[in-house]
Amino acid sequence: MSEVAATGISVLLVDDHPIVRQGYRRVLESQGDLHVVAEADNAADAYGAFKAHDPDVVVLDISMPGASGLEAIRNIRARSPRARILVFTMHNEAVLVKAAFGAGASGFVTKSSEPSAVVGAIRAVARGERAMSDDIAHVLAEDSLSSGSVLDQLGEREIEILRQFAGGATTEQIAAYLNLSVKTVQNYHYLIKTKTGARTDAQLVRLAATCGLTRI
Amino acid sequence: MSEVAATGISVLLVDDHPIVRQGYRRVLESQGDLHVVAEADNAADAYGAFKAHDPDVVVLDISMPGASGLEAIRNIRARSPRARILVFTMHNEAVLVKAAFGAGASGFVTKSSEPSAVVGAIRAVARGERAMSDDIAHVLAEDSLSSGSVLDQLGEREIEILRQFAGGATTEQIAAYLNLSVKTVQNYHYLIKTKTGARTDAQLVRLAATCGLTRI
DNA sequence: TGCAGCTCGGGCAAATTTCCCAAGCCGGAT
DNA sequence: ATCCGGCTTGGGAAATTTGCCCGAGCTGCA
Repeated sequence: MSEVAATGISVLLVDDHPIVRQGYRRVLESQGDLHVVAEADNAADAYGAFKAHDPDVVVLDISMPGASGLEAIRNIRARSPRARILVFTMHNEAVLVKAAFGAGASGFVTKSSEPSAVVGAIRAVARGERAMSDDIAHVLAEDSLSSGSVLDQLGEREIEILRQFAGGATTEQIAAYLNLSVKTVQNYHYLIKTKTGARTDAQLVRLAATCGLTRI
Repeated sequence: MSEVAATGISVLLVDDHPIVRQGYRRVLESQGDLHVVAEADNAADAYGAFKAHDPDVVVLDISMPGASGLEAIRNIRARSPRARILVFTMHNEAVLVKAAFGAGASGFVTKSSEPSAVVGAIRAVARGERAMSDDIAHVLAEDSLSSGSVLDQLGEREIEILRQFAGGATTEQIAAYLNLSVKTVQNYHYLIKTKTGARTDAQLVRLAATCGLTRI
């Protein structure tokens, strides 16, 4: 089993959409050198699957119910520093990308990338290199020039909650989704408003939209 | 080439994520009776691809950059009323679902559905039936309590107040601006929410934005 | 070791939201 | 003419949320 590296790259797929996982699995396995050895549909299960299968690369979507995907990254990296994690998501906000790399990700690829680019990123990550898709590089480049966004003053959790909220989720839904008490979500809501200076929920939504946190 | 229908179901895949398309393609083709005859990565190209390949079913994600997926549905249906379109997306808001069916979709399935459910929906749609995943049925059922076509049901005053609110104005500001009591504005706020089915201020803002009531 | 910052939640008064209701007005139907 | 229905305007009261303060655990950093 430990000879997998000699015959190819073993992959753990983490995504909450079953059909998406199945699709990726087929795409990756058609490559010959990539083998999906396990799947997980939430962050909590991700580490268990990682431990059980010791894959060369973890490919995961960070937007999942339950614990945050960033949490999963930290979780895995904390116990297995040699783990290679490739974030694969539809989001392309600079804050998220930086948070992911900060949490220990080795790569960040958006779903709008060409399959060949994704596969290339997996191989690069497996070799221990850092990888990111062109659009992500572009976003990071833009961001590095113009710092000082309102989002910079917000913590990771605050941004996550703001995203959910601006997306139209109720306090209860957010609390359930993130496994927090309603009270905590309310407090974050308030905190975010004071930090950003928004007096109204509507202003908050507009703010989130202009920062690219949510699309309307 | 025109005998595809006799040997199975031809499918046009429309999704802006290349690897997602490729994944779906493999999942569908593994079914034996489903054949992906074309792909498109945006709403604008969808009709061209439809015309060129005349697929039995169009499977498309409505959340795409550029022209709306709803636009694509209308586009196709306007010129080819016999087209069968299955919306396949991660969104599950009632407004979207109703808009999709209103635009002429034959089915609506979320990406969190089991692959078997998705495949079943494609077959059902190909047979001319209407199809939707369980979660969508649930969302619509909830929503059917307060049906209606979103903005048309609002009066002049309600629309004016919604515009102000979505623009970021506070209740007091609106009341002062329109020479109304705060209480009246609050009541309108509530009325608008119930009429539109928005459960959250954020949803209200998004609604106003999508209706062109406010710019962000 | 200690400080700073993030995360998480309790508490509590003040404010807002949620509904229910009433009244005036106006246009259209009877 | 009259009545019905919908829009506009607001009161009232209960239920929730907000605004703000607080403490505790944790992590990173000096």
